[in-house]
Amino acid sequence: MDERRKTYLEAKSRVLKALGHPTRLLIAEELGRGERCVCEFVDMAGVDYSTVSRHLNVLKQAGIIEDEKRGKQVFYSLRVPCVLSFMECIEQVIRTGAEDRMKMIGQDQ
Amino acid sequence: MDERRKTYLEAKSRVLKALGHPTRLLIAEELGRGERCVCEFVDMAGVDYSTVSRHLNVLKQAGIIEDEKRGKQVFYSLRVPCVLSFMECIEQVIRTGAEDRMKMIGQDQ
DNA sequence: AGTATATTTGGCATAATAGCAAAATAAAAG
DNA sequence: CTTTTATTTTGCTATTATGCCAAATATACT
Repeated sequence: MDERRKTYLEAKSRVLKALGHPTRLLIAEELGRGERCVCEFVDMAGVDYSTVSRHLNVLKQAGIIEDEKRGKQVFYSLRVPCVLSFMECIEQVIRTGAEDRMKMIGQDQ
Repeated sequence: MDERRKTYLEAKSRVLKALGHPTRLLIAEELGRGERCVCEFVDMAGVDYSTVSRHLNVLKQAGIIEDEKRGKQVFYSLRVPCVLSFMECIEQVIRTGAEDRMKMIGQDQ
């Protein structure tokens, strides 16, 4: 495998990894409905301000969201909304996984 | 946030997390061209057999790939090929991220 | 049965993540 | 200018992830 591909795989997996956490995925989904300030995620996710702030930074570094300071608050928004289109396929992965496990039970392995 | 959504966010983020590693993303991309045995990934990724085996298990547990033993070898294949369609959007994330960083340099921050 | 090949599993060391609490910043309000 | 509010950063701890080596399994070959 050449170096170029390796670097590119790293870049792409970084984006997926950023979305690979329940709180960060929640943030992305909520931003799909419009911009939000940090405090709203603190309430929704039920975790510390400092924790939310870190998650937001992971998503920002990955290039998925952007921030804008207005007064005392910082508003975040989705920079690349197409990431939300992943959900349909992900739901399919989960659904077919569940179906297969059902079949397995029927066959007693 | 209700319990149902929380559980669902965990399930969905598990799928994304599984793809959020360069070696596992390489595996998924390769399987997009057809089934492969473990040894092929060992060569391509340049990591230990045991390491590849573990990555394959992560993808399998996530419901993304499946395995089939034939003779001495185990062949893996993509169970839900739509995951490869994520790439276009991910490339967009990377591209616009790079562009923005360019602009930043022009503005000296 | 005995050996070779392909893959998985267990054990272990190291690195990366996640979360909280407390301290630091920044802007607005009094 | 002091206080309050919103957010980020730092320090720390606990948990999880990664990767190698060696051992275990499974199947084919002789």
